[in-house]
Amino acid sequence: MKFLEENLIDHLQRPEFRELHSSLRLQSFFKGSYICQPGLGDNQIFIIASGRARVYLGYEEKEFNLGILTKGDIYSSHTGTFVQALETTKTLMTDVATFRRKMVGDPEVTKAMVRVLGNILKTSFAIIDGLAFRDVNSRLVALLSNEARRHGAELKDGSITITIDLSIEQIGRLIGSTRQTVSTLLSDLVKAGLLLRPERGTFIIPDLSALESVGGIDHADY
Amino acid sequence: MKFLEENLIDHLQRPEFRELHSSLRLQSFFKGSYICQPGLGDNQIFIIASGRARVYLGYEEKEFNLGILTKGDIYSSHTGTFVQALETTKTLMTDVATFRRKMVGDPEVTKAMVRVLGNILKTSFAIIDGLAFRDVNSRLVALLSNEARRHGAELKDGSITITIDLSIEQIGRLIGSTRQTVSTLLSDLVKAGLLLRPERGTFIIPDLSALESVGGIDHADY
DNA sequence: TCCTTTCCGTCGTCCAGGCGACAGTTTTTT
DNA sequence: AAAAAACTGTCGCCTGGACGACGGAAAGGA
Repeated sequence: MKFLEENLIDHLQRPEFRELHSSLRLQSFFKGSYICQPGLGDNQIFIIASGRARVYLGYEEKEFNLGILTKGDIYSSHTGTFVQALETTKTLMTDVATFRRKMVGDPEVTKAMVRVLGNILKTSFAIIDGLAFRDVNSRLVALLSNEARRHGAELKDGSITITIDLSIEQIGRLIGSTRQTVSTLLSDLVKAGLLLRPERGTFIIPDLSALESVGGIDHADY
Repeated sequence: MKFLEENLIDHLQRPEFRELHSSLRLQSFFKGSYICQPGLGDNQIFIIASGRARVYLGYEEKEFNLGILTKGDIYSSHTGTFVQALETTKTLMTDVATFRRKMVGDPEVTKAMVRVLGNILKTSFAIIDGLAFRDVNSRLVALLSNEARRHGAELKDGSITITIDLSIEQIGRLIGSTRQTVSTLLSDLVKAGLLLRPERGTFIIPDLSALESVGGIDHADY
């Protein structure tokens, strides 16, 4: 779903957008603060100028990550999702009316939207898949496997070290389960020799494909 | 997410698209046949020229409706979803390479994509919500309530009649459950006086809001 | 009209996994 | 370094709901 090479922010920087750019409001968010929350605020469209923000679907006790917005991504606040700044993040905000009037026709803008929506949609499908067809164990394994493939550090012996800076409880939320269950399942994986936990927050996976084969990962993203 | 009034098909009819239009392959599908299935075929982009098609996520035994494509909607076959013609449906097909070369820059095209993706995404969120936070009963009630609000016929006494031309088994699939459970739950609703079933396939809801309050519907779509 | 097929309701069984409880451990605060 | 707070592992209980089985009801053929 990546159609865009040029960055939307750079695109908007060009002289012909001077006037448009001026109708965008620059707004900063500190790490951890919310750019939008469902039900709050009034239907803004925003573009990430710098920083990173996490988009997630959240309810009482669970939350599902949908993706990360980075520079040049465009998103709307009336999607029923939370958007939380992962670091200091600057956005260009505008209201929907202005957006429709001035920006909808711009192919760079719509291309950015398609890219963002496509990514989030893909993640949503994976979440639905996980919830409807996989058990908790397999969702947990999927989470580990993904983390390993994306941010894992491979040692010489082929094992992969990953750092997950989350409590067990937070992991539970991420996969739609609970602290207790996740704790038990992790112990099981350790007992089965598929995982090591030298210290809190770090995991070592001796054999990734062995881990993945438990819980039948095809290898789809999660 | 509706930004587009003009129809994409009309748009492409215009003379300046003569050349582009010629690189699109017209293809017809009979009712019930598949325009695309996950894993099959090779990454086509298509536009619905006429007819209607159902997009759904499906695995072994369950399927989740994501939306209906109608004239002017554009979609891609590599999304991991099923697209099935609900009636005789004509599509304009092209491969991704051509699409990127000739169509990605067209704002009407990207606007159509944003519209379709936005709708499907919204539905996906509702499905995730249902699966993660609601029990089967509440998903069933949500299905009935939606059908009532969308296609229900209201009688003078305020009760609403809906026709669902699906077997109990199919309803079960739609909400990610089973025949037996749905059957039991429907009986329970009847016993509770919230539902009447004069004959197969038709339901009467004497008091929609009473029904909805069982299973805590806010009133979100499903 | 009888026969076959598909559909539907209901009961019993079983299990994944949520949840409370509690003890042990690590981290933070003062 | 002591106390408080937060995190973790484990056990046991309990429930929602999947699934098989089976008999009855509709619908469709021939």
